[in-house]
Amino acid sequence: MIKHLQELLEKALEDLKRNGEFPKDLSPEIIFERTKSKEHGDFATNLALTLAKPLKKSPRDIAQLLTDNLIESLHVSKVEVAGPGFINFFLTENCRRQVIKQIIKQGDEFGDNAYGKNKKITVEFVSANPTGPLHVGHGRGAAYGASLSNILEKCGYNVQREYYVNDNGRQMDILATSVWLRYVELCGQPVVFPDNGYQGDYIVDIARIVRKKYGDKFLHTSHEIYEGVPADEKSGGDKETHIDGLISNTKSLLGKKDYNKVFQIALNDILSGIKQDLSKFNVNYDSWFSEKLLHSGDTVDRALKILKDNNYLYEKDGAIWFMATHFGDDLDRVVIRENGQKTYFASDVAYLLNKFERGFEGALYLFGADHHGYIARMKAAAKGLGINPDDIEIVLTQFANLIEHGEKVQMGTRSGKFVTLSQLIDDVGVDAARFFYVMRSHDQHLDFDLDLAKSQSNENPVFYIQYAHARICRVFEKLEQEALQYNQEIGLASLNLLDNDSEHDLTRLLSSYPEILTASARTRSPHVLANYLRELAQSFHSYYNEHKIGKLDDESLRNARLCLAKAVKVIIANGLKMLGASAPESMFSEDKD
RNA sequence: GCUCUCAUAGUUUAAUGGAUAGAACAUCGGUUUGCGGUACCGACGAUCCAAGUUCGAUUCUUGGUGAGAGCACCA
Repeated sequence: MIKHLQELLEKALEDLKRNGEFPKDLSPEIIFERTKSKEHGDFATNLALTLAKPLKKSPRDIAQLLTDNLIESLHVSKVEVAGPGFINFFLTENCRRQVIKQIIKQGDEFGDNAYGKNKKITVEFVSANPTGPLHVGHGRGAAYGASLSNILEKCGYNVQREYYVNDNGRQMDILATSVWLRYVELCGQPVVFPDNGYQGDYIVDIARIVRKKYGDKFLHTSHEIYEGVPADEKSGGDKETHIDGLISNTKSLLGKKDYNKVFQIALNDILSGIKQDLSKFNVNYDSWFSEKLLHSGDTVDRALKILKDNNYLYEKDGAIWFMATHFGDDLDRVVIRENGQKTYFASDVAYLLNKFERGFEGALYLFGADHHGYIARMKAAAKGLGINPDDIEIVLTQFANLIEHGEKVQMGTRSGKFVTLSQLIDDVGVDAARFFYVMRSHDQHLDFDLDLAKSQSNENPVFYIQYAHARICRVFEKLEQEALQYNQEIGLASLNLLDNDSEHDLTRLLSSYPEILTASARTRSPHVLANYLRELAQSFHSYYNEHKIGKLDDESLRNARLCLAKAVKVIIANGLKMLGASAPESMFSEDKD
């Protein structure tokens, strides 16, 4: 439709150029936007405002000239100049109502568009270290990433959802060592648990699994365990060197083979827990990418070689550095440490290379706000590798606070008091959790109100939207009791009867759905969709209250209204699905406690 | 100290550089016995401060103020 309007204006411009009103070399970009208020018609363009300066004429005069030279269109009922010089286009009612037919015909395919041009992209999100269960802090990234991926897919991107499993670094050694120490404890040998070890109870659970499988096979004396280990923080030493000493002893005491057994049990247990939690949260991945693969293959070496061949590496203090400052980063970054170990950043560079080697045309990274330092670093890495930095995009999500009884829920891994994602889902349900996490802009701090999420009232936006859906289902159900029928043919043929304000409003909202999707995709903002659904639900509730829909004797009007309701239902269901929430047929559920 | 993100009604917040800054909650006042009142309608009420760019700024630039975060041969 926008295209059609552009053509109309294009023609008017040509005519004005031909009769000398406008200079011949004028070829402005014609931008149409959907109007915010219906008094301004359906679409508006600011063309006259942008032409004011080059033409040295008042915007209103230009707008008037343009409208006077417009040719008639079947779809346009009225064109007017308004405000400072906007040209507002009013579509014919007939044209507006076509969307209802379209929605009913296309169902969940309505809104599909080619905005993304089938670009093959990888969306990486959550990627929490497999050293413990996911907590509510990861929830926002998970909900955001999953919803955004769905929207991008809808908008014509070829999306792969990926989770990067950091199964290679020192943190994993700390995990394995923590598990082993708990295991030693379980065998009856007392240990002083390190300050920097993983404190959670889940570590003991994993140790139990190890013991069940291997008995006391891995047991060693405390003399052996602590031999040559520097003092821990609580004994006045340094917790880092202390745990490094413990790791090193653990490795040599168990030997590579047995150490790996403990390591694998810990990794598998935690990773499968993470997978379970995410799947329970309706968050599904196409790929779980292991960091180890980068090392066991030659990707890390090749990535470093590329940097080296491009002369972006140098040696200092026995370490190998990447000249990140050359590409705008604050600091140069170490890729190989003095002790010969490759840094985590080296893996990141390799992973980036790997993504593009796998044929992705774009890499989208979704990070928490605490990772903002990564942006410059990753862009620098891309430049160093010869990858266009514009092909990688890093989006940050701000933190979420949990609010309970009006108070912020205090959390911290140290205090040991943190709410897991799984607990949250059990507490408020998947639908509310998914929706609440994305209903605010991702670059805005989010207050997650637990009480509101649990409440079953109109104050709860998820509930409110779902209720609109259930209400429509109920209307259709109720028809049978009234011995009335829904006849879609008659309804679609009678759409011209939808002529009151509420019906116009609803129709208008429905037709903006595809643009909501592309706007959502373009700005990486699922909350735009969330807000839209609320608005649509509100508009429907209002309509429902004012007008009868199903219980009508007039067959034509009844079916026309039912078609409208059905279209609303389709959109709500589609939208909720994309945000990872369900669209229930009824709000009364027997199995609810 | 340096860097990044954010700042809008009492509260939580929305707004591709555009028209009268849009909602929800709270507060106050209403709803013809109804296809589910788990709903609807109305009122009150806001762009942190100061310059600049622009025909036009909540939006862009600069400087303040305030909040959060990041600044390792850690992951």
